[in-house]
Amino acid sequence: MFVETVDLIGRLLKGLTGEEDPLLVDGGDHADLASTIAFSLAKKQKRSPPLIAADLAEKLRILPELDGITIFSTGPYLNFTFGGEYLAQCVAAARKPGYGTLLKKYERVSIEHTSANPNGPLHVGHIRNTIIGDTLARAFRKAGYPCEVQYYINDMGRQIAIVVWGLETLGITRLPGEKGDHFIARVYVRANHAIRDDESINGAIERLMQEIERGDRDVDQAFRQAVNTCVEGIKETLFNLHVHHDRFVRESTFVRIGDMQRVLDRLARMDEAEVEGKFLSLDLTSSGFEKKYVLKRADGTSVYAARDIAYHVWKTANYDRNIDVLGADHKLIGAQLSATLRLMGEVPPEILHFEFVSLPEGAMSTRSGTFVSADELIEEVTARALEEVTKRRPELSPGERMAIARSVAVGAIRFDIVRVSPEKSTVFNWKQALDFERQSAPYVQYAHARACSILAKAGDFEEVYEYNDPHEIALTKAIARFPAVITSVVTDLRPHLLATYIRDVADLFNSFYRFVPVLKAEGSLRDARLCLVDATRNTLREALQTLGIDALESM
RNA sequence: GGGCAUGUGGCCUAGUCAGGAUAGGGCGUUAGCCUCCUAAGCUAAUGGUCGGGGGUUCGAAUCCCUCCAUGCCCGCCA
Repeated sequence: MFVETVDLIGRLLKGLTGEEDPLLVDGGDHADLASTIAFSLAKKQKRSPPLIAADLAEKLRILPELDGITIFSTGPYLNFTFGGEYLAQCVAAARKPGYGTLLKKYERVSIEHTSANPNGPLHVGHIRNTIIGDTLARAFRKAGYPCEVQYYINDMGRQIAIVVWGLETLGITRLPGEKGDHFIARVYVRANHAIRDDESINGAIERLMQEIERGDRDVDQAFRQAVNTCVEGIKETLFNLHVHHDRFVRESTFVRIGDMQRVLDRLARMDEAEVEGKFLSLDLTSSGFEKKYVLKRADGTSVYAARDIAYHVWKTANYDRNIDVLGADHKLIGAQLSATLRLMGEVPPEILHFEFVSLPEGAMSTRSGTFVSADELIEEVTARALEEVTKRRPELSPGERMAIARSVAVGAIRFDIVRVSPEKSTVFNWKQALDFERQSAPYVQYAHARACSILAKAGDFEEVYEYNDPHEIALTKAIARFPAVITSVVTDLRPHLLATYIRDVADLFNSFYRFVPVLKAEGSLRDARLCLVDATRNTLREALQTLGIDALESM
């Protein structure tokens, strides 16, 4: 209803003024919607903005299409306040299962996210990528797109060669109960120490890389095993964060099936190509890059970029919109990749970059072992949540308390990460991660549980949609914006808008809860309020699901 | 040195792309609210040169220039 109403007003205003843009803005405290069109018309008409606004208000008021909308001017501003019929339709729509789901679309979307190297567990920096990507994928599906989520496994890089070397020579054994990814990280850290102490080991690493590229059976087997051991642990962490990938794409695939060679052949024929023996690079100065873009080393082995181009060429052939979620450290290579694809006549991906997460003591690094793992974070937050549930709901069984604690913990982690806009670099903060008040998922989950509790006690009620109380009206208007928020998230690739939005709805519901009695109201007033509680419950539920957070009915 | 990004009360953050009406929240601090639908809640108080300076505009947190601070990148690593 919100989008439709804004569109209608925009169309009528354009028709009336002949302007291209109706200059609609948020009405703030003054109205539901406002237009600043009077300012831009002032010069052309040589009249003062307030006069023009008053004039337009009068002309719009008599249009039958705008019945039920209060139109008035305040100085130069043209204001619109939506009426009872609008509120009624919004609440009715918000109660339907699946509210917020947009019209089915046929553009195929791929989203690549996380894609952390399989040389250790996911840490709190990686999961910013994960949670942004997963929330985006959920939003795309909500917006009606067929969407496939991919994890690109760098399974033949130097890091993996280091892990393989470590596994074969350092004699480190996996501890009982140790997750594969944590075990691989220990090997990786130790191997790097060994290399630092004895640089001659690099020769062995290089040999491994040549052998894997040639497709040597034994080496391939060793790489595969090391990667699988790690990925198995990463998958467990992803599952615990409510994150799902539809496909794990191995970069070695593009070498094995010949795609990379075909792409390199194409690139070698381009004007920008520079070939020196087995060495191949691209001169991207025409695209504004100073350094050459290396694709093959002097020994003829390919670098990551070559495989990445092949991967993206494959994606362009199979999807209409390709989205990559990448850390800020990939900005340069992302831009080089895009420039190269453009030169090849391919469509570059849409890249959503997010800035770094660091620790108070400095940057995180898998190699040096200085990071807070996602598993550790989940464990700590779950323990803290369990403590809280036990305090609040001692009557529940340990199993029930644990189930709630898990849902609260995953929600708290996901929300804490997704609420910050991607372009801000952040410092990981335990106090904030363990805070379950106000601007947090538990706060929203709690509002949802409250709504459920009221409805459970209410029994049957009639459909009545009449609202006069300011708390009712404010809540209804917030609920009505949900579909518009989904649209913004997928068009601007800004998942944090969902977090901001859901917090607004929860805030308004909690105020409503405090000041407007529902079960104690009588007759049609009670029915109308119960309908609004149900609409809020459903909106919170749908929005929480889009954020990958459980909508608990009791907590 | 060059490139990209960020800078909003003691701390965290929305708003910046598509400029508009007194810059929204939260944490903290202070003072209230559970014989009343779950207090993971509600209300109020406190606290701001929107990094500094210049410019464009009827109007700038938002656009342009410049300076400062911070993060990231500038590998035949990924």
